[in-house]
Amino acid sequence: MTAVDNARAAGSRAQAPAADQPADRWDPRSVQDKWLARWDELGLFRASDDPGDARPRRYVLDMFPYPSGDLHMGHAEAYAVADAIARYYVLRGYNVLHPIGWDAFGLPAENAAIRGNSHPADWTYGNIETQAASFRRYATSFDWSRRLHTCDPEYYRWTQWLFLRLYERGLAYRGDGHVNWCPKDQTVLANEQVVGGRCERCGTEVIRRVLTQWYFKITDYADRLLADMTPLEGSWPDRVLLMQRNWIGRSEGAEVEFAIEGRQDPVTVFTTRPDTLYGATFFVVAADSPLAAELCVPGQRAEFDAYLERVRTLSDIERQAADRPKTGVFLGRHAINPVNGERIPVWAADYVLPDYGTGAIMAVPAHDQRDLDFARAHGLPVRVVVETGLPDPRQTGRATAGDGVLVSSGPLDGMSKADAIAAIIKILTEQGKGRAATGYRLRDWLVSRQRFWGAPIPIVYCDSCGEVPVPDDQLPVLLPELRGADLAPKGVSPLAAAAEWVNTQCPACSGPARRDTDTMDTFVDSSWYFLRYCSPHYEDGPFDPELVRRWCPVDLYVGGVEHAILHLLYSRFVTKVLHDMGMVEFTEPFRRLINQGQVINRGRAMSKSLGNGVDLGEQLAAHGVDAIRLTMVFASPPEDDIDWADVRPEASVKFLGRVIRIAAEAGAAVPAGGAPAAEAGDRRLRRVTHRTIDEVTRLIEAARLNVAVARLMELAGATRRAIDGGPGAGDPAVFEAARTLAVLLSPFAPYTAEESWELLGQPPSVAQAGWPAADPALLVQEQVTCVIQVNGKVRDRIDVPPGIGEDELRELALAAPGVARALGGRGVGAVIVRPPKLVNVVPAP
RNA sequence: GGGGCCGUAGCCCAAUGGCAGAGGCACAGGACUUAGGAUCCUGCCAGUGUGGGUUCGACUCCCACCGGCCCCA
Repeated sequence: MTAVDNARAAGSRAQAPAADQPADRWDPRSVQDKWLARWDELGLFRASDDPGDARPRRYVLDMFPYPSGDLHMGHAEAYAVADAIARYYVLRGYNVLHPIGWDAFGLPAENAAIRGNSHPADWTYGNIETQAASFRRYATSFDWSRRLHTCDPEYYRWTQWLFLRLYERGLAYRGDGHVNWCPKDQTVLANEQVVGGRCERCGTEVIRRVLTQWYFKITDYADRLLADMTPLEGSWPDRVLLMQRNWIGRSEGAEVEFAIEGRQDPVTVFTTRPDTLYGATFFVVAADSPLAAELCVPGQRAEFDAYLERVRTLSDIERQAADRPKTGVFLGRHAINPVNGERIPVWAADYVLPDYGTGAIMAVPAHDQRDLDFARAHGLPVRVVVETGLPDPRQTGRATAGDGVLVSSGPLDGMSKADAIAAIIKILTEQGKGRAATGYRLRDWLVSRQRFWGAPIPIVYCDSCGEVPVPDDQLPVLLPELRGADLAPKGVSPLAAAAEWVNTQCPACSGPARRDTDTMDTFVDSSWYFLRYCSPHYEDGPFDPELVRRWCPVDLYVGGVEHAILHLLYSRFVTKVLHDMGMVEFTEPFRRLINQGQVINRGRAMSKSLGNGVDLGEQLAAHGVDAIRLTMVFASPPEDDIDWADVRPEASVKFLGRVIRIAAEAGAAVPAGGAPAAEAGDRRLRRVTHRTIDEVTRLIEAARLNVAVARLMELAGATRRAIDGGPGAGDPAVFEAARTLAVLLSPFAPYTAEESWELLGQPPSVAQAGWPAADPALLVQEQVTCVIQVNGKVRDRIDVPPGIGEDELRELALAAPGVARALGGRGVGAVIVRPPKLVNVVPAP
């Protein structure tokens, strides 16, 4: 039985195609089961850990999925891209590590468990099995033996181990802070998980709360996270690097100490514009900071308390909106400007955030828009200290933030912004009232979550010993058995209610102690999983250092741009920590990054509310795996979105059919003694074949998969013409072309390629066929068409040998009839000669 | 408001500063055929968002504007 479905034979019964009888529509679905079974027998795609394996290694990684139901269209695109590249390297003879696993902790499982009165593991592992089956059918070339799930105790044991290492190094600490609280999920969120003031997961407006939580000190690594991005330029998308840089938000400036009347210690502020210090006309502290409450004089207390009450009801969205009125209250006190001794009023306001910098700022209304808005709202003075040439902010209401000449600034007068910054820092430093400082937007990583389905934080609290880390040999700290309503959000972690679990023995003194009841942010789980794949069953540590040394860093990482900040930043941070611990040699985990685009429909992201969802299962059932994979890579460059309304999987089906028919006809025409040497074949077709090998190779290396597929379509077209109107199906060049087509197509459409391979009489599997090498002799053209321009316009063209010299080409070009015609009697001025493809004749003036 | 990316045919997309078109869709016509929604072939449409600049030559580099998207406010 073969693959070609003959519609004439009623239904989908397959029938052998004959070379003289064109086959009907190919159904790529017809061979899927057959090859799935054979592939299993062949055991392809197992990465070799054998140190004696001399093949070069490649680590190709997809961002692992979250098991929310079955795979969807977005997965289909991402995994089609990475799988094509992984299969390409296998064919090139590399020892390829292409693993799969699941990011399996997280809230949806917990919510499902509450709804279904079950355990989150039931939902999680059920979905994982569904997705695993879909992945297998999708013909992904994973090494299934390395499969991992972050919710397995064997995995989260090492996530906890990682926490303890950070703890030992002072990089995990417990602190009070204004945290982002999602009222719906009843848990805190990392800064990175708050998008536009809303919970990244559920879209609920986030509120602020003060809580004691665990943090990872990622800010210690801010400079290294910035600096180590430079070598990634060109290998990571520019926008991802830009987003990370913006997120870290390094800014140069100064700390300035302001004495406060009636307070012992001065208050330090950070500013990027110390040059404008003479223009500071008031001082603002965050209304909800402890400092504001402290500084408020009794006479203003009532007004302040009322204001604070209002601020606390505001969400971050409302609070940070740029165009809302600037509210605040005078605290009845004054600060002293350190450079001129001026008394300036201290206000509390909500436009200053309590945990940014020191929660206090010097306000320079002339040169900062928000300060100016505030000054105008409350009748505070505005003093211009930088003459920018723009209209006076007092008149226009627009602050002048640019460069200019310093005025009304004592010793700084006449200086430029840059000179003034240097000068004032020197002055402040000498007087001990300030210093150069670097500010970061990046905050420490808040990792505590008041939820159940995560890795428990391996810390216990003992009345006599305090905070005690769980010893390594007692890991993992297993989750207790909770299910259904036990998991419902109640503001504290569900773990807190599991008394038997919470109450434990102090590892230090054996006295009674309590476990930390929070679990870790799931981004901790995913910050190191790529290391675990190198040795997923290793029991003496999170990974076998020798295997990590061999496989890592990841050569190619493929995933959505939605992880441009969170996951990638955390993974980079953890890698650097492990490097500092001497556990890995490298400092960056991912050599090259590709962000595949989204699959959208009719111009919008797919969503239930829009009713524009496209079901992957239905698409696969309708068109087959190969056609969907091919459509995904052919539709656009990998990084662009694909609008499903713009693509036709039927077109892919049609192309796959052309390939199969070519293979069938070429295979049937092979003489009994086997295929003759390609050298004897039609030279024109051979040139096309070898040029295609050369180009497709380069295009896949450059991840330009859509263009690579277009080249394969060209080769199919040329082969078809050679069969029908050229030397015929029996020509050795046709066999060579068909064979090449099968191999080059196999990274994109494995089933069809395998079937073609078989029709050509080749032994399975095409995945073991090896990548063909282009014959350089066939890449050289005998004649090249040279374009002859006059004044940049094409006026003639001549055929020349590719190696033609400049002088010879100039002569030939000037003799071309089209040139004389276009010159119309004018003399020849300059002649630009670019052998062998172009000559441009510029007429004399 | 600041920063960044992108505008090529009816549509999706190609084009080391060198002939604007590789590939696909859609459409039209033809061949084959009892038939065609199969297959094969052929054709069709833009001068590259707009306006400047650099250059012998600009889709490509620079500036401004328009439109769309992303990040940060």
